[in-house]
Amino acid sequence: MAGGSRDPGRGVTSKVFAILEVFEKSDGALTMAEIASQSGLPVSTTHRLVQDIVEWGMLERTSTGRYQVGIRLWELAQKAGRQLREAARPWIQDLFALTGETVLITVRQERDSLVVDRAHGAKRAARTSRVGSRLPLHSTAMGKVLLAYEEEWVRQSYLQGPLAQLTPATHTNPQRLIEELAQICEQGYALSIEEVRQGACAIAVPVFHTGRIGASLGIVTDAKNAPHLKRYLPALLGTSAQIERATRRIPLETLLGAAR
Amino acid sequence: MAGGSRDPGRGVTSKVFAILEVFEKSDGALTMAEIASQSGLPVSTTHRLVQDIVEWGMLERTSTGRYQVGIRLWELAQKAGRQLREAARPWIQDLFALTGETVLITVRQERDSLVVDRAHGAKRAARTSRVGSRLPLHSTAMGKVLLAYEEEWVRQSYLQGPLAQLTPATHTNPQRLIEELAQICEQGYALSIEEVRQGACAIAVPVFHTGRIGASLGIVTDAKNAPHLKRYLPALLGTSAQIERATRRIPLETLLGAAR
DNA sequence: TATTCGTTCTCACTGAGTGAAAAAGTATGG
DNA sequence: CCATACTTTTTCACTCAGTGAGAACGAATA
Repeated sequence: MAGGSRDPGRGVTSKVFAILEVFEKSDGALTMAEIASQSGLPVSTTHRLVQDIVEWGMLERTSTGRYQVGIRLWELAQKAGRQLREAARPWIQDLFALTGETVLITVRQERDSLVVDRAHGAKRAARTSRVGSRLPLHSTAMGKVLLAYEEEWVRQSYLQGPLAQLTPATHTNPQRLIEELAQICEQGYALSIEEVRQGACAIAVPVFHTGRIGASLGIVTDAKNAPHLKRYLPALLGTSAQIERATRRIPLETLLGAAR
Repeated sequence: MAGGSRDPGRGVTSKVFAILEVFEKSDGALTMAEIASQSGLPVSTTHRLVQDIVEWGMLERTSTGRYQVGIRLWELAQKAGRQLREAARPWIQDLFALTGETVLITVRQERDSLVVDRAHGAKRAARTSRVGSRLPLHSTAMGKVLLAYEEEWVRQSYLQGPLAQLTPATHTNPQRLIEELAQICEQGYALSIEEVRQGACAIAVPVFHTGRIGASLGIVTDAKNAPHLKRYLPALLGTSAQIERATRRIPLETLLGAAR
């Protein structure tokens, strides 16, 4: 018995990251058994690897014996995308102070809009997407902006893929989306009315970098404010211009930490 | 030739994290050769492992062929310490808006004060420690607060260790530090005048959680404002109280993601 | 006390991982 | 243009680090 029949083609590295990936998907702390089943690895292997990872501080053990993402990983990860976050932060804070509404800045990551930073008040917090979370490009105002100004082939291949229907209002018709994206480029902003979550709406504008779309800046608010969304446009455009100015001298490469 | 003489006692996991650790220490993107020499691993091994890591998106390759921390790692890491950051953010923003000075919130991590979040204006930014950076406890106002309210044995063992002299003004005499920490507990705040960096000073107060010291909130400003630092005290104490209230219902465990 | 479920430890086997060295690629300079 | 120096990538024969079924241990629940 024992030995031999290892899962072929999966290196140790692969297994370590498979374990970390489990935490990406689930919130909160996990037990050993959960990590094992979620990652598809044998318990004993999981056990050994988790031990190693904990030793490096990338995972941590809670007093209840569960495991969660370690602060060391967070520390290390601050290096990624630092420049954009640091440059944009003061401006999105100003924008929040000015409007009192939740402000988000996102970038395109594959087929998603990834929230890079957020400014919000003490009350309104929870309803909007968290920093680090993703949503499909076609569903959010920010995502639609990112897609609208992206190069033709990116837009094409995105619309080829599956277009999830998050709410009854999500636009999922490729033909209609093409038209909408064209219109967004014309008018310079995108709207999303209850297309992500019932009761929420948003307006977003592009943030350019070296002539290409770099990020998207948006305001998310209660759906009842939908008719008045456009009044945020001047503030959004002004803030976007400031962020563009602040990031102008930073090479695109190091802005996000992705070659894109 | 070949094979055989592998570095004994170092597992694959260890090597993978040794590579990631290299990025923890150095800023900016690194070449293959740099990663190899910095991590102390053979080039070929480094090459193979880096390939694997990139495949998982934890590292990314720039167009210049260098490597840097990947956005995927950042995404994953957002899970750690989320609760404290999200609860504290609006309040430190308010505090910044009120004072116009750079606001920092830090927690104790081993022998360091780790910056968990920061609020600052567009201009004043660069001079203060970045989010994710560490400084020895005895040097910063926030660190001294974290140490002052910590349990006796932590304080003792910290003072046993080496006390780095960051500037001529850094307090490094253990006896004097014991007195200073006692005084900090009495008066409820700590000061640091050019003890971290020439030209900078700070004032910090504790943030408690379930009766223990949980974090420290501070304001960093130009050294010329040192005589007037105490005027920030009411605002700091008020903000600290708000953060305490906002985090009261969150178990200490999940607040930071560390069992501590 | 028995049962169940999760965690930790054991151990014999072997192919995944190893790293020196060669090959391919890239920058430098004469 | 070729020579020189350096970095990245590939190769490959060897072998020990990693493996995972299973046993042992521990902690709840019935």
